[in-house]
Parts: sequence; C-alpha cells; structure tokens
Amino acid sequence: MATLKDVAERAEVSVSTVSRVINKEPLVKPGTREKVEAAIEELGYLPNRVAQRLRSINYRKKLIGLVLPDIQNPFYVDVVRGVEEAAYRQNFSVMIGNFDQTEEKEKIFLEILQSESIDGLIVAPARGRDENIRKVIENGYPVVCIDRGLVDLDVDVVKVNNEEGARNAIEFLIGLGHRRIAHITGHPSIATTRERVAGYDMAMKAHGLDIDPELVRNSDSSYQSGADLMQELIDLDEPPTAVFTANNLLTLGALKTIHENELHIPEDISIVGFDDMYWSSSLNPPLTAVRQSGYDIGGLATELLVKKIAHPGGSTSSVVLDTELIVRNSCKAPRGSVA
Amino acid sequence: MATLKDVAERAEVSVSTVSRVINKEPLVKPGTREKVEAAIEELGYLPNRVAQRLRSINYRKKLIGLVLPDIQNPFYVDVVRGVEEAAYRQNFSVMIGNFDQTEEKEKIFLEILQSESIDGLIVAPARGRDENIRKVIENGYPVVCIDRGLVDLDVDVVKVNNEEGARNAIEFLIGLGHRRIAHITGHPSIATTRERVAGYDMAMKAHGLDIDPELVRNSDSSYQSGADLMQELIDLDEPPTAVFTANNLLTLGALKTIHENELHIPEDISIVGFDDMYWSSSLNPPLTAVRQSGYDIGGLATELLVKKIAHPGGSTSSVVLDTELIVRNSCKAPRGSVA
DNA sequence: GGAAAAAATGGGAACGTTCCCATTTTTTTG
DNA sequence: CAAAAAAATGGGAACGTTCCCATTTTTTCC
Repeated sequence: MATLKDVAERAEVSVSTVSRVINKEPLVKPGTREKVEAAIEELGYLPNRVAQRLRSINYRKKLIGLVLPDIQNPFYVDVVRGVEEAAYRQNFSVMIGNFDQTEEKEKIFLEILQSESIDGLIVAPARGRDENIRKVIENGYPVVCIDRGLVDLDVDVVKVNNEEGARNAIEFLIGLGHRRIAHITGHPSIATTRERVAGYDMAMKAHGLDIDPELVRNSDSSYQSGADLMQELIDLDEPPTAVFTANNLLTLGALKTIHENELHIPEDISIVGFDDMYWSSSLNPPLTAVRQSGYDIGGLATELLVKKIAHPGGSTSSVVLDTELIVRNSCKAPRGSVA
Repeated sequence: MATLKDVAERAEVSVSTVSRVINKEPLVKPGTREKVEAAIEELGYLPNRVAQRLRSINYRKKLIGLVLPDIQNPFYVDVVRGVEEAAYRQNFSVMIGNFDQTEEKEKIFLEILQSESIDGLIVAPARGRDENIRKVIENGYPVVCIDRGLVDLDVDVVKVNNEEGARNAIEFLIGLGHRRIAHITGHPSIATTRERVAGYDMAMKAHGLDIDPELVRNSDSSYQSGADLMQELIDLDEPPTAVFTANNLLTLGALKTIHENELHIPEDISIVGFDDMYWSSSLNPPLTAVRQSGYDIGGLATELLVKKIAHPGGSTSSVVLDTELIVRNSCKAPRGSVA
C-alpha cells in the first residue's frame, strides 16, 4: 500500500504537506493541493487508519465501540444499523461486540475496545449496575448508554419513554375490555423493566383495576423465558385474557407457547409486544406492538457520542424518544365481554 | 493507560523483555517472567493493539473484517456470532460491516477495512462477480467467502449443500402429494440461487414432474420481494399448492402475503423455507424449514481464515456443510390428494 | 522597494509496539 | 576450568501517521 511518503515524493512536496491535504487543513496553496490530490489519485493512496489512530491525540481516533447484550434480538440489529450509518457518515469506524448477556464476555470485550484505542463507547448495559462499564467511564472514555442508563452513575442516555409505551399498550387492552392482563417482563434490575412495569401499573390503577401479582412475571429476557412464563400463565386457575410482553424475545417465546397450547390469538388470548419487527406482519395473526426505533436510537446515540468526543466535559444529557403503538390483529375483546 | 515502558521500569527489565513476555516467547527466564507478569498485573497493563498492529508484520495484525450484505437477515446474525466467538478465541478483533446490498457501501467499507490493516476478510458476496472483492484479493489479502463463492475467482468458501437442501425440501413436498410446487428465489447471478433452483429442478424431474416456469420466480432476496412474488403466485389461474422460499426474508415476506390473503397454512398452501430461525416455532403454524447453521459457517470460515493468515499461499479449499430439514407444521397433503 | 506580516512548507520527534542485532549472562562440555 | 555454545537480555530502528516548531515564500502596505 502506498504511504504518505510515496505520495509526497510523487507530488514533490513534504510529508507534512500531504498530511495537511489529507486532513483538509486550510494552510495549503490551491496549486499544491491539486498536485497532491493528483498524486493520491494516481497511487490509489488510502490513509492508514492504524497509524493515524496511534499518532492522534485522544478524541481523534475515529473509532467507536458498540457493546450489545444480545445481537440475536432484532431490536439491537436495528441499533447496529443506526450506529453504523451515522458513524460512517462522520468517518468513524465501528467495532461491535455482542456479549450474550455474560459479564465475563462483556469485560473481555471492553478491554479489547480500550486496547483498540476507541474514542468512545455506545453500550446497552445488561444490568443497572455494571462495574465493567463504570471502569471504562473512570478511565475517561466518553460513554453513551442506549435503551437504559446506569444506576448511580450520571451518564448520557438515549432511550424511549418506556412507561408511556407500556401504558398505551395496557390502556389499549383495557379499552378492548380486558381485565386480567398479564405482563411478562425482564429482570427488575434493569431500568427498562421497571419503567415498563410502572407503565403497566399506572394504566391498571388509572382504570381502577387491581394488579394480581400472579400475572406479572419476571425473567431474564430470553426466548426460553418467554415460553416458560407463558406456560405458567396459561396453567393458572384463572388465566389472563391478554398478555403484554416486554420485549421481542419474550414475545416470540410467548407466541410459541400459545401456539403449542393450541390457543387462538386473538380469540383465546390477546397479545401486545414491546418492540416491533419489520416482519411483525408475517406472524399469524399480525402482531400488535409498541414500536421503538432502534435505528433512530442508534443514530442519535452516535451523534451524541461524536459530540461528546469532539467536546469532552460538559453535562450529560438524555434523549427520550416516543414509542408508537402499532395496532394489528393480535388483540380483540375478551370472550363474553361487551366492550 | 500504562505502556510497555511503564511495565519495563516497574519490573526493572528492558522493554524488549516485556514484549517477549506479552507475546509468550520462550526465551525468558522464569524468574524474569514472573517479575514482569507481576508488574503487568499491578499496573493493569493492557497492550495497545493499535501500536501492535502498526508495527507488526502482515499476518499478525489480529484483526479480521467481516462484510455482510444484510444484517437484518437472521442468518447473517448467526454468522456474526460464529465469527466473533471463533475470532476472540484466537485473540482476533472483528470489524463488521453491513452494506445493505449496495455496491457503493461495500466499496467504502472494504476500503475502510484495508485502511484498518486487517489480516484478512470474511465476506458473503452479494453478487457472483464482485470487482470490489476482486481488488481486495489482488491486494494480497486472504479472503474466505461464506454462503457462496465468486465467479471465475478461485477463493476459499464455506457453504452448505444448497442443491441437496433444496432437493430434500421439494421431495418432502412431493412426498406429501404436491404437484404444483412454486419456488420463490433470489437473483440468478448468485450461485446460491442457482444451486437451490437446481435442487428444485432435480427433485421435480426425478419424480417425473414438469416444471412450470410460472412457478419459479426470481427476486432480489428482500422481504418485500417475497411478499410481492407470493401475491403473484396466489393470483395465478392455477395457483401452487405449496411454495418453497429460498431464504429467510423471502419466507417472511411470503408469509405476510399468505396471511393477508387469508389463506390457511397448511390447509390452503404448504410452505417450506430455506433457513431456519430460532423462533421458527413462534410462527403460526410453526415453519418447516431447511436449516443451515450460520453459526457453524461463521466459525469454520474464521478458522479457515486464521489458518490462511498464518500460512499464506497454499491452495484454496472449500467446506460444504450439510443442511437439515426441520419438519414442523407448515406442510400437509394438498386438498383432494390421497397421498 | 523594503520591512513586516501572513501564508505556505518542511523537518523531525513522537505515538507504543515489534523485531533485528548486539551484548551479556549462564550452561555445557572436553 | 576455560572455551564454546546456548540462553537471556538490552538497544534502537522502524511501522505511517500527526503535530509542533522552524524556515522559506508570498503578500501587504507605507
């Protein structure tokens, strides 16, 4: 590969001057700039980002890390797309790591990222309290959290209004006439979980409905948990007429169990999921879901991070996006209801 | 961050010696090694991978690129997981790029990867003929293709036996009594498409069935195409009794259209998809599918690539994995059949 | 037209490693 | 026990940039 030196020789200028052209610095005579650009073109020169990164001061490494708990979750795939798009637009590379919800992998990956001299980090913390991430922040790296923040750590975060999203979903079900509404949700240590539960509670109380603790079940947010907890709900003496699942994977797991039990949606049971998927209409029946745009979240988080990288210090900010209830055909009034 | 020099000072040895310890070279006295390891521990030293990469000769940069046409396709998500797992096991970082099927993005991303000094590349080419990838190979980078190879370019490839997978699917449908079997597939410029079509043809011919060209439809492998082509098939004067969709996205698109038309699976139409998903059982009815393990493909491709990186030159090899037909409930004998 | 100011360019250290070669220390061996 | 061989260690250039500072060239202005 051609280097700066090669270009300099070809253009008959110094290495410094070529570097200036590459970095679009103003102090270059137009004629010189043209000569250099011609040489770059002729040699097919591409800057070596590794050397650039090694030499550059902090905050100009042009690399950000993206750390996700579970890339099998379609929501995070959308986040990846949003981050990549925004990052490449600003000439940043992205290094993605998926830690499969294990703390050990997360730790290793965060170390690798620091070894790779990232400028900053976008992370969806698996737990509310995360020593690994805390350490990264203490090391001085700009960090933006997505989906949820961190307990007792003031950090930038881009998320959606979970409470409202959940409340809308539950009110929609109540509006249809449901009274026994179950909620399959994630681990309570995660803020997202608590907020969605709060939305559930709020909607129920606002309509004077009692909350049956049997109907609210926590899990580890996995496909299998969704399936298992749904079975528990079905086996109840008085099973729910509707269920609200707190994320993608839980929804899919619950659907599996519902189908296995040969229950019909929406006649036997209604379901609303948090997280829409581009193929939600391929489910049978098409799923009613609370949509949050992972793509937008990823994009905004990236822009926020790049801003923090360019201007370190400054107060933290949090961006809260709205959700949207996408009504399809997985809900109807419960049997015997006159709603 | 602590550097080699800091460690050297603390351990009272030279920088060279610390480097030897880091790289597990044998020529270090056990006592010295211990001293150095203690210093590393105390300082929390992590090697700077950027400096390592800059200085290292080719083939020891410890970074591989992964270039995928569409990260929204769950198959590629599995590939990502397989690659990451295998790469981190061997201390390689992975830089992932998703080019959304656009040639321009692919080109930019391949340039970035070369700028990042990758050791090698794993790529799922969108087209059979790909000038961008050809250039990378000409630049001397080891490349392993997954899912499909490249026309007139001898390159390592890890893939599944598409022909057999398709043949099994079609024979399964024929066995159930289907005669009018449609096939929604990708673009014929992609080898994968041609192989799956060949499997379809072979099975049909083996059972003395004519191939109605109206029933075999090509597309760009997108969700929308799956939906559109399925509608065309349904609108036929004599619609198929079964459909075989050539990938994930086409399957989901077809399902959407089938549901929209209020056709019942499997009574009105049977469907088999190429590509299984972990949540195939969440579809209603659970989908019968040809399973190919993206995880295994990614893992094997990585191992192959790392081997090529360590021992450049040598002949190219191709690994062909078997598929597995996962029978669930999306198929049954066609109406009026006595199979 | 000549001095001062501004603009443009060049030189070279530095980033944190690896790797080659030189030197020192230890072990082996006749 | 001395010489040779082997093992261990150290020194310093190099990787391809950026960035600071010095120098040269051009422009401005009285």
